[in-house]
Amino acid sequence: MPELPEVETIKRELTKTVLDKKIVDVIVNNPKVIREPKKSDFIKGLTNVRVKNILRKGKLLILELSSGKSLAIHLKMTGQLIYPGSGKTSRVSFKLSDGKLLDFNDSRLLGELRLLDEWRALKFIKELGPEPFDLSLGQFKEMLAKKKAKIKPLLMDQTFISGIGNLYTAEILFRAKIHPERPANSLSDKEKEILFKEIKEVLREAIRYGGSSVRDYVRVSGRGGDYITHHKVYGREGKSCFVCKTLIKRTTLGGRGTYFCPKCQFLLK
DNA sequence: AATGGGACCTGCGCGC
DNA sequence: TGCGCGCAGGTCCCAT
Repeated sequence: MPELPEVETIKRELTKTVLDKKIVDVIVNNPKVIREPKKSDFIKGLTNVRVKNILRKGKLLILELSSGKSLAIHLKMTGQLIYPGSGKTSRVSFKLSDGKLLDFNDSRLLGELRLLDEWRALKFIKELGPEPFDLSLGQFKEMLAKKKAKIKPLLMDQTFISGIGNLYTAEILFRAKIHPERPANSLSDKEKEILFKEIKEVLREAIRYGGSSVRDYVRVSGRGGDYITHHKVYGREGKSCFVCKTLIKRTTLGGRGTYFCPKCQFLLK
C-alpha cells in the first residue's frame, strides 16, 4: 500500500492523535503480523508505556516509547492504522489511556509489527538510502552516475533512495518525461535535474493531498487520501495521455505493473 | 553484481 | 450466480 506520502500522512495524524498517550492494553487477533519478539513479550513490552515520539524512515513508521524500546510498523501493501478504531477488523489493537483503540488492520497479513530495543539496528534501516528531501541535486546526480540499472526499478530500490514505490515512480517519471527503462547513467544532466525536481514535487504534492487511495490505503481517521485525482499515468492503461492524447501503456518491469506514455516518455536507443 | 522469479497473503474485479 | 485468473501502494530470498 503506502509509499512515502501515505506513511508521512499517517505519521502526522498519529502525532496529533496518539502522541503522549499511554498504551494500556494490547489485543492480538492475529499474531502473524507480530514479527518480533514472540506474542507474549510483544504484549508485555507494549503495556503501560507511553508513546514518546513518532518518526518515519522511508516507508517505516517508528513509535518511540517511554520504556526506551520502539514499535516499528511496516504497512507493506494493505496495512492500515485507524484511530479511534472499533477493534472489529483489526489484526492488533492498542488500547490507549483515553479509552480508545488504535487499530492495526491488514487484510493480506504482509504487514510487520516489531517491538525493538534499538530500531537503528534494523537491517532495513541500516541499508536504507537517503530521504528524498534530504538530498542535494549534486548528491543525486552523483548517485545516478554510477548506476546502469533501469531508472524505474532503481528509484524503487529502498537502498538507493527511500520512500518511493511503484505508484509514485510512475508519476514522477511521467512528469520528468523519462521512459521507465532508461539506464540511470544514460540520463542527461538536464534530465537528472528535472527528475530531481519532480521527485520532490510529486511527493510534496501527494503529502499535501493526504496520499493516494487506490485500494486499501486510508488515513488514520478512516477517510481516503485525495491525490489519486492528480494521477497522470498510474492505473490509466488505455486512457489518453493528458498531454498528448496517446494511449497510456502498461508493461511489466521488474515484476511490477509499469504505466507510462509511450510518446511523452520516449525510449532513446 | 545485477536481474528475475517466487514467496509471503487475502480479496477484488473481470471474463466466461 | 459462480469459478478461475490476474492483479494489487512491498520486501526478502534464492537461483542464475
